[in-house]
Amino acid sequence: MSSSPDAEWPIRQQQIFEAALELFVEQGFQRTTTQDIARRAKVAEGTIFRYFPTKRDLLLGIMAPLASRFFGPVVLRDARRILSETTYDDRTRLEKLLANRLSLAQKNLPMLRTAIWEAPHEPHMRKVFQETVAPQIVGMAEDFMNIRIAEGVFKKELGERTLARMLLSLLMGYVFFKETVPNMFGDSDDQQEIARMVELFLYGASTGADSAETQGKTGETRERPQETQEKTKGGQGARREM
Amino acid sequence: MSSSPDAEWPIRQQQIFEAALELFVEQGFQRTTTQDIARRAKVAEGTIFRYFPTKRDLLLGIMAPLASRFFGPVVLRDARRILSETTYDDRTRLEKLLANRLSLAQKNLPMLRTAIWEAPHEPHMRKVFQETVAPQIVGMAEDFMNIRIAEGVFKKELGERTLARMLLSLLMGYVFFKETVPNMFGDSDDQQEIARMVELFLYGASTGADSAETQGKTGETRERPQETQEKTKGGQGARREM
Amino acid sequence: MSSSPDAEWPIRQQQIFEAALELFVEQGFQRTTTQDIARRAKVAEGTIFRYFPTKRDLLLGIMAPLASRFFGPVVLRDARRILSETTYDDRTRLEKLLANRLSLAQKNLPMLRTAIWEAPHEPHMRKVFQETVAPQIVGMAEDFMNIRIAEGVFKKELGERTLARMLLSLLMGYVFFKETVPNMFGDSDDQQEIARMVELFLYGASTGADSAETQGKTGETRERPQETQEKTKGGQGARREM
Amino acid sequence: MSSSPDAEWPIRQQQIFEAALELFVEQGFQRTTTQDIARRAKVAEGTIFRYFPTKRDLLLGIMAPLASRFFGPVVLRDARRILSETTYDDRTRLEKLLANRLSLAQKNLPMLRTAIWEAPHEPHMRKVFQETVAPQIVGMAEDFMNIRIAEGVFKKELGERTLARMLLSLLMGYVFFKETVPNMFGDSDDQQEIARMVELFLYGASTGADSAETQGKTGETRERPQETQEKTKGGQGARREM
DNA sequence: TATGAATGAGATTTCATTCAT
DNA sequence: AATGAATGAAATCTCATTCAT
Repeated sequence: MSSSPDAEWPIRQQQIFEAALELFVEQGFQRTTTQDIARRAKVAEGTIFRYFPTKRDLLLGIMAPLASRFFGPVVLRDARRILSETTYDDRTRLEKLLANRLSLAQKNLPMLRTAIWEAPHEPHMRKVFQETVAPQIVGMAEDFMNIRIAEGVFKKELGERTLARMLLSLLMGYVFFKETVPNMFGDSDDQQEIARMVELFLYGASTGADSAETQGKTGETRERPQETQEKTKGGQGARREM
Repeated sequence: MSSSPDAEWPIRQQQIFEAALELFVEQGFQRTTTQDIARRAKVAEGTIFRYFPTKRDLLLGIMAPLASRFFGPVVLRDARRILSETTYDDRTRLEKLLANRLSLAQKNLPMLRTAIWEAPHEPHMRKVFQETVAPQIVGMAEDFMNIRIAEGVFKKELGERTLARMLLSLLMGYVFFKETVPNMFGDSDDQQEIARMVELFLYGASTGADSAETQGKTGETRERPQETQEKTKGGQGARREM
Repeated sequence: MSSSPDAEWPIRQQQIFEAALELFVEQGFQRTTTQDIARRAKVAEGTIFRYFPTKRDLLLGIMAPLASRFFGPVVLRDARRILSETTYDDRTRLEKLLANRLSLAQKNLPMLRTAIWEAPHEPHMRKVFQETVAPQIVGMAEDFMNIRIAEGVFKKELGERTLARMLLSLLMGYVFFKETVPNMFGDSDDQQEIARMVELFLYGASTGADSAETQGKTGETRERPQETQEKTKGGQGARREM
Repeated sequence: MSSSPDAEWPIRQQQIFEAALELFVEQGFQRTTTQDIARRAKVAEGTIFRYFPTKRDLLLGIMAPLASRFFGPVVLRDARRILSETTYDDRTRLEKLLANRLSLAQKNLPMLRTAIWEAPHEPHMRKVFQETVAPQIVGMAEDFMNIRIAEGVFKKELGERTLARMLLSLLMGYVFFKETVPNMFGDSDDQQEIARMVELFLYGASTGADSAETQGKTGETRERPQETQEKTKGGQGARREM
């Protein structure tokens, strides 16, 4: 899967799109002039408008491939399959999911960055993002969380939506810091970091060494899930380091 | 603490700045015209340039107050104090920290959003962000993580930088989703969500019910904490609310 | 009544409008560039757009003053008054009307020409022209014709609408030829030509010398007036040539 | 006689020309793009330029056929023949002339409209129009008027040029109103309207019922044609419907 | 000090024309 | 001969900035 938006597009259109995308990432949409794009794509300025009637269409051209690559039936089924492979444990499944999403994200980073960065100020993107992209991706994660909560494996009191959000936050934060502060996070080892995110997500930062008295007040809505948990042998409390 | 950048500024300048900030949030910096700003601030267009020689200066005017409010000595000391109050347990301290940062973030949301959103394409902002803001904020969290790791309370294998990043990711993700997909996360209860983030950060999503065999491969550096955990009695049940 | 479209307009706006109008007459709307207009009006190109958001608005700016000047209540009342002054005979009234309209037309010639010339291809103008301008002006003339027909003074078989159209055709044709073929009609004497148009309109070109057998078949609706004529003694039939 | 400009042209060229002409009528010359023309003619854009080196040549291509069709020796001779057929009375001859010109005009309406509409702003067309077309057509009518004036049949004081102009004005006005305000004049009956124009041209709108005292001041050159009329009993008044 | 009209450089967009296939 | 993609000059329009009042 190349980063070109549509393998069926004419070469010129691809050139232009790639050039635009590069520049949008470097400078943002508004700061990029059609002259910039023409120069980078090595075409005449007028040629741009043969393929993208307005400059804005170049931007919107990002959403379609993004949507299909991230949330197309194939990809979503893929994600669901990973999450439902009960032969693997949670850790493995989550690591696979994150690795899969991360590689997807990295392959499409220019489009993703542009889409996320322009979304707040580009009504169409905002709409697609709010109404299609976010619900789908969050929804998929929620489904998984729901199942694990029902099975008593994940804490009911964290809520499936919050769990979904937090998992995504970890992944997005990873990409964000790596991209935005490369001097601090630029050389992270993806595999290791994925393992760490999953470890934190599943079992937290705490070794357990110091935690007995400090646990137990996750908001007002807490429904005493601990009762169930109390029955559990080998519960989280066991996870102490020494 | 008002959201005006500098109490010493003349009223006119503050009006203009506030108006600009609002518009930068709504439309982005580039899409906002000086005419928009003048209208919103109810001043003449020319007046803007008496206080901010160029439009860009309006944008840069965000960085100074941001830096002082988030990373000024007072505020940083504040954060350090919270984290070092050993009379409280980790949960309480982290909740206080997140609550404090969240309220700070929410009070300064317009500036923060603008700074973060424009940073990638505004060299000066990028520089300040990479060289000052991020290191300070991450550094502070790192310090705390380091101490807790040294004390054996936090898992050494997660790394202090990664821990810092993940804590920040959870908070940033929370703000991001709330802001970006209000239809899904708009009515979150801040306090509850903070509690949940801290719960996840400290102890993870897992109840422990299903976890014995699923743990144990947090990257290559993993030091088998799980073995210890299995021995533990009580488990998560101990972490109850009151 | 000056040719400026609106005495209330700022000077700059008037300059621009006048310049545009001149150029529209000389070159047509499409051939006139905003640069041309700026140069002629001696303003910067950008200034045009402060007063007329788009170039097309300059064109549409023509319709409002035209409508009010030609078909505003005052002017229409004026025309109706002239036509209904029964102290004058038809010739005098028509001459006064034509003179009045002609002077009006000549004062507003640039706007009129532009409006008429652009109307077929400018949907808004076309609409105003078809739905407002033409019906009003034709309607007014029709009213007069109707009255005179009812009084038996004008030939019923010519129809009020046709009479109105023909009167207007004579006047428009006069202006058209004078403007378009100045080498043939440029130095016409307006007063004399008005008198001639009215003479023709009322009594035709014929001296009567040759007409008896030539009259009487104005279309199929004609009800054999010629029979009557034949009976007439000394009637028009007497005006024969030989 | 088809509306194609030259039967000798290759089919492709004719297609292109017809398409261009249609579009010039609908949108005007400037507003019509070569792309429009190519689409309508169902040829490639480049093909246009094989037959018409520039877009302007498409416009100028209108003049030659127009000139030959309206003012070519054959056609002019035709018109002169009609006017000089002394076996017919004036009414018949004028009706035949107008009917002939009108049908000619209607057959060539697209070219005619375009020519007239673009003439003021297209130097070459303007020149041809002023120096060839108008003089020829006006001249021919003038010749006829001159003869009839000399014969005492048409009023000398109206002047041959003015008479010619007024006859043409009536015809042009008819076409103009029918085309421009179809909601008012669209369904006119050509034959009837021609009869009415000729009736008005020869004998005027007046029935004569009210006319004795109202006639008599057609400019300074007036030679009292009214005297004849005054003698008339019944006169034109006889031509009334009831 | 404040104003807001005026500016003009620069952005986007159009379209007649060319040219490789 | 025909095509239609590519061109780039020229058009319309935007907007940060200046400046006379």
